[in-house]
Amino acid sequence: MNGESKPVRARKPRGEYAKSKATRTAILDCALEVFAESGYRSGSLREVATRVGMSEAGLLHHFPSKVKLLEAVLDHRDERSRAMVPLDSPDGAAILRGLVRLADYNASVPGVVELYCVLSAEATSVDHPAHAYFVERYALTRRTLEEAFAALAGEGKLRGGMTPRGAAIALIAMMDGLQVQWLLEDGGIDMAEELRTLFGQFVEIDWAVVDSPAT
Amino acid sequence: MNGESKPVRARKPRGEYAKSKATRTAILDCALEVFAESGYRSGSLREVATRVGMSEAGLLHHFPSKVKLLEAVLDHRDERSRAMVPLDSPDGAAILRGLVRLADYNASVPGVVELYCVLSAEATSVDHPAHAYFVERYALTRRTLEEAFAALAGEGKLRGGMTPRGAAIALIAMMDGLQVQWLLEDGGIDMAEELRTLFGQFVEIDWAVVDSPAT
DNA sequence: GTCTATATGGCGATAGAC
DNA sequence: GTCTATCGCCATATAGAC
Repeated sequence: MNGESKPVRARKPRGEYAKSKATRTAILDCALEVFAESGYRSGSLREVATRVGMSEAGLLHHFPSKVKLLEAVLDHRDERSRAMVPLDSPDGAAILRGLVRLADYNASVPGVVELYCVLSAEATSVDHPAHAYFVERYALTRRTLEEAFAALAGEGKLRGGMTPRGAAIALIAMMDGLQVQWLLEDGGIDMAEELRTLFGQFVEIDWAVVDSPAT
Repeated sequence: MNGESKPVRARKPRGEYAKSKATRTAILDCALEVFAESGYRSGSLREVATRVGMSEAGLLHHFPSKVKLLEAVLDHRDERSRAMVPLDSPDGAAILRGLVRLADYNASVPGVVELYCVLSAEATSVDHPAHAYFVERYALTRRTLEEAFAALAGEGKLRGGMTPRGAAIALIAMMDGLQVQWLLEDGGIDMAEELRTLFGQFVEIDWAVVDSPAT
């Protein structure tokens, strides 16, 4: 889209837009930290504002309420992790390799791990602002993985005794559970390695394949 | 200890002790509910007191601070679940059967599941009052299960590719992760059944054996 | 053992100046 | 776009009467 060679004049020629965007990003980064450390309910706007280096009122100018801020944080992070795993690929093995790759990447961003770990537990309450988000997210992930395992079963690569649905549930459970141990153990376990050995128990897969990145 | 046939006179002949104990138990039950629904940090003494049917000051007469109340709740629940799993048994298979039994029992007490799920995530923060509790609890559980799997490996019942340590980590992760899904799905998955099929993938075990209860 | 009253402080959000 | 000031509420914990 827009293949002209000459740069089009921006709609907002003033530098304020860029600055505002940078401020928003700074806020989202700090909010992620705070929600990760204390959860949504106990994390405070005051703490976020302090870390950003502005007042609470200033912060609320960019995100009109605490709930809106949470939604923005979740959206912000979703974009990044979606790019790591080819969830729409017909190749089941590629999806599994993507998940191991994601686990490896996650180990480099403990804040994000903590965020999802704490929020998914907190959001099991039906009255939590992110409850619907997590219910939908889990349902979608499980459905996608079930299809991936069904494809692998069609190729005769799923070991006896495992159903596609059971494998999908187990895989998600493992990823979540490993994160809790990893956080409590302060990185003392290797999430990606544990995932690989476990997957190897119920599916035949060649880990050496390198998938082309989705970008 | 104390084998006399005649009942010994109680140290506190008055009925107040029994009443006080009942009050303590009522408080602990309500506190478990509140901490399960909102976590420790967001759960309030006010809410606990309301559910018990007494004032905040009255509650604080029995538990002098919020932290002490949390510790009492955790201790209270630990006794019950310890009785379900023969963690000190030399029979590895019996331990695994006990864990499946525990998962089945847990499905009947969603409040307890929620409590541990929410608290274990919240307590990954080093400054959380229950941080040390959970670190120790996980270390102990992993060590115990590692020994159980090592025993099974000695009998040639551990499938190739799984180490005792890897199996222990995977097992704990699965139990934790299944609870999150179970809570979010409102009981839509069968935790015990999922555990059984997963265990079957890396260990040879006869589920039909009924272990004698520890009582 | 339980209460009311209160101290002290953090919270989310708004109003309005600059 | 950012600030100060403020509102109204909820939190934990204590003091002291009954």
